[in-house]
Amino acid sequence: MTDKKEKILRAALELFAEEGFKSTSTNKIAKKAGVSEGLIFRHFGNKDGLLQAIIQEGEEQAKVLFADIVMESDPKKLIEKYFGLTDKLLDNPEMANFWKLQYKIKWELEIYGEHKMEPLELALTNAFKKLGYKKPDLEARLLLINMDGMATRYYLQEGFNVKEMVEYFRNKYKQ
Amino acid sequence: MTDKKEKILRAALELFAEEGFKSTSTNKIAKKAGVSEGLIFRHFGNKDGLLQAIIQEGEEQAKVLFADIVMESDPKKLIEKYFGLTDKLLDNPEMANFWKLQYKIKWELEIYGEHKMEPLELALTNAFKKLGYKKPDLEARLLLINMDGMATRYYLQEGFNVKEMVEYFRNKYKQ
Amino acid sequence: MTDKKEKILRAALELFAEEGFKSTSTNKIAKKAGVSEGLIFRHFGNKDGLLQAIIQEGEEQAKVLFADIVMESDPKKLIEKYFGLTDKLLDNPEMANFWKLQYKIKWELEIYGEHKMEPLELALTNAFKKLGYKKPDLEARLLLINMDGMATRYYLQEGFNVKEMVEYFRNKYKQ
Amino acid sequence: MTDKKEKILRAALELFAEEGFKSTSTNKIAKKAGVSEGLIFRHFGNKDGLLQAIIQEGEEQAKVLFADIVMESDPKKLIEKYFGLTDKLLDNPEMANFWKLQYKIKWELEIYGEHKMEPLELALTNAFKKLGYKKPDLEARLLLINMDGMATRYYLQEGFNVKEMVEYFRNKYKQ
DNA sequence: TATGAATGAGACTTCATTCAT
DNA sequence: CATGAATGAAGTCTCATTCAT
Repeated sequence: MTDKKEKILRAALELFAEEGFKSTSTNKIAKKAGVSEGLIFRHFGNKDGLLQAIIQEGEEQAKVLFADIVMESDPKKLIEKYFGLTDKLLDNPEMANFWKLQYKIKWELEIYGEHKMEPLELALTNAFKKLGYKKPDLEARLLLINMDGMATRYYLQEGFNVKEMVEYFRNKYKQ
Repeated sequence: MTDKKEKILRAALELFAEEGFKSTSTNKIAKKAGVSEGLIFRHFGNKDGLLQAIIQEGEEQAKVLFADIVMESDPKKLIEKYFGLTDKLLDNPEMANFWKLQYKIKWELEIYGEHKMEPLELALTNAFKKLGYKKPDLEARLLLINMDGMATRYYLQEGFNVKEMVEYFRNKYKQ
Repeated sequence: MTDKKEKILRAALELFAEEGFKSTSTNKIAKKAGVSEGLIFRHFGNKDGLLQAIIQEGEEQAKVLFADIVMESDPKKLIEKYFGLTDKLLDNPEMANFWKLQYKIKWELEIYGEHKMEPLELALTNAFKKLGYKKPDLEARLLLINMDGMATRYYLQEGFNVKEMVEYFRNKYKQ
Repeated sequence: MTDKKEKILRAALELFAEEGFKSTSTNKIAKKAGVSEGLIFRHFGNKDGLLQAIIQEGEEQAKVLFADIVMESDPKKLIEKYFGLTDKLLDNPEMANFWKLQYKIKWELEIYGEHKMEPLELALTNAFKKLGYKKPDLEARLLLINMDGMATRYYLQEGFNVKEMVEYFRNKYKQ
């Protein structure tokens, strides 16, 4: 990957996450990346191609991130690790941007992309089963749904205290 | 309110909720409403004005809806009523559209609009306090966050079974 | 002439003189006049008709103004009266507006309307002839041309001291 | 400057001078220039930017034109050169258009732009001082005011004989 | 006489995309 | 690989004018 291609990807990620896909013009991206507008099309074909490239890159990072959780065999520890995700996401700004983008395009383009979360959901289901929950699948899904809610607040509600909220929620699973 | 003004509002609500604010052209709205494009601007000044008008209308409906919950003095019943919201929202398609729009523009325009939910949050906090929760404010917020998560799934994940999920979550507060 | 028709004329004169003919919308005129937009068209047919009506009204006032000068038989006094015009124009704001409009539309619509000034030019020519000027017609025209120049400055150059300038010019014809 | 950018400037100058700024649509300019409408905005940002570009170009030409007059140290010759301006302006059609535009926008947008004439006014003032005029500043201004008047006639009154008029006026300063 | 809702043509502008260099 | 001039379709918005009431 050339230097300029990288710069385009980074600029586009930031702008899409900040202002949305439709609202970000290729011109703006080019300017932010310090690159000619035509180059975007040379590298990615069209604006959609650029978006796809960003998503793909992010997914690979996500896989790595999830792998550690999914591989955990101890149910208590697995759930702990799941809650640990939040910290990891918040500490890495590039990651934070990527997840914001995920949600933005979820709503803008109406693609939920559940397959990405499937392994995580299965792992959690299994953990809850081991812990004797009656409806482990629903419990697992509840956790993920909650994460969507937290994300909504974190990204959109100014002054929202995520850490406190996550802590409170996490404690419910600690006994 | 004239007949055509109403038609514009309805058409715009549907289109904004379906395709987003930016992606919906005034031309499309006019065609769907069976009206000249200029009329939109005569009545609402500009596209933003149209959005504001839709939001305002919806908020008035929301107030009525929330009033019944907020006024409830019995904590158990209040929480029950809160969960009952879901059914009400899902049964009225106009309402469902309005809430979808709320979330869409939350993400598209990055306005959270927390003030709308404040009375509900306070009422829930008070209910949990009466029931002896140690951190009633966090518990209340958790419920609302959950609603954001449910909404995300309901509107975006095809085939998501809301009723089952809500039922499962609601049961946690029934004992 | 009805009250509302008058109001339209006055509002339009002011706006046309301030912002130009094309740049003034009938909507703005209606608002300033406190009248429905449709009424403008009922009374004047179309926007051009409104302009014509304003011009006609002003011309009648101009005729009265010029008559006193043109009828003067003493050449020195006639020239004095000509320079006295300036004071009269400056003291009456409605008149000032009308003349500003005259110049504005001269440039906007490229109609000079020389016929309006013809009697004045002839009278001045005759006066200069009596005074023994070799080219009285050119001298007369020079005076009028100068008036155009003064008007340009008076209406467009902020802080321009007309009275001083007119005084200086007038003195050239006093010996 | 690309070929097409030039063509836009030339077409716009002609149209603005002929029909005024507001009355000339960008569509018309594009067609006259044989160019897509969008290109205007790529090069000049917006319609105002286009106007500014035209004005700036013209001012640079004006500076050159004025320099020769302003640098003259002999007062008689300086005044002669000032009157010689007229011929120069009339002979170059591009220049004539530019000055017409100047007057048009003076009236349409109400910007006098006196700074442009200041050096000329100062030079004339100085010349008249040398020649022993009692109020050289007013005399200088009178000359410029006259020029505004001449321009008004030249551009707007069909059949107006400028050369004759200028000749007559100029002779007043020859003895 | 008077209103104001409604229209349709056309204004300015944005933008993804193409292409010669 | 890289640029940036150029395009054309589509977008938001303005405005003179019409018409039912």
